[in-house]
Amino acid sequence: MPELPEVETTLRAIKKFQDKNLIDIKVHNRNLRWVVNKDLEKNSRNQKLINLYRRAKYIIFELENTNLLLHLGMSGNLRISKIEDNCFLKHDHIEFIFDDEKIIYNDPRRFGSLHATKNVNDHKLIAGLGPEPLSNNFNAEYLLTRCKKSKSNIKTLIMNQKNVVGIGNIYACESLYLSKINPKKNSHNLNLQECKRIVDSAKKVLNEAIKVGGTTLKDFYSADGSPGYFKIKLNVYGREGQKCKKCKGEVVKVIINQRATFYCSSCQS
DNA sequence: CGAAAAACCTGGCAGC
DNA sequence: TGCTGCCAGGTTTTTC
Repeated sequence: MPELPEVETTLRAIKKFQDKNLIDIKVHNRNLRWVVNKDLEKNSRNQKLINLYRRAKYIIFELENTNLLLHLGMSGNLRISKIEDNCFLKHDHIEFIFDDEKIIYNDPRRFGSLHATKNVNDHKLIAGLGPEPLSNNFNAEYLLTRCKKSKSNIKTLIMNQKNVVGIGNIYACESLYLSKINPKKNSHNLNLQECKRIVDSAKKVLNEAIKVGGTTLKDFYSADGSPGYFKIKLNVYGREGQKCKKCKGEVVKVIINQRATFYCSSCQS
């Protein structure tokens, strides 16, 4: 489910928990992407949630004595529920219990993760991450230097979280479509002007997706229960065999880096 | 070292 | 209906 817009949408839906007291955490299944540390609950309970924010695709709970790093993996989602509500669904793995409401983490594939750490920026999952795509640190000059250092194709490069965070398979395809760059193009051959197009396109696509609440592909729902509406705006993802909306060329599907990749065979050069 | 492939896991769906 | 195989939005680990 989640790339940056979906994580951002999820964050906004639970932002109201900031300044509340985290009474307790209940971990029903510790076997996520990594085993949840057995001391995590003990070190996190009965603390005020000082800040709640996002870095890359991580939702970060800043507590008084520690920070929780939550990643939704490929299939994770959060929902808000009343404390007294004991309606549990299959794959409900974690409950974050506050005064009158709780946040429930559900994740069928268990590719998500939960860590506690004193210093967020030093944590191994955070330390090596590239800039936020919507910040000024992600710009044409920066992208060009990354492209010149790499020998991989441009799609793989922008999906690599060391280069820029938050861009997953869908938004990589959509960003490259908007910038008219072929996803297979060797990053080494890109010039500054092309990098600018990619940067501008990525920001535009991500901002628009956030505005409408993320992409509903299978069943993405924000924590407040509303679906994402971005699907109707996808230009190439999942449109194999259909006509390009701009040039009437054909949208084709190829596999790049073991991931399905969609692009217009005519206007993306 | 960097790049490519495999791995983690479950559910849904197409095809037989 | 039921089985099999394939696919899925992420990211680390292993292999070449």
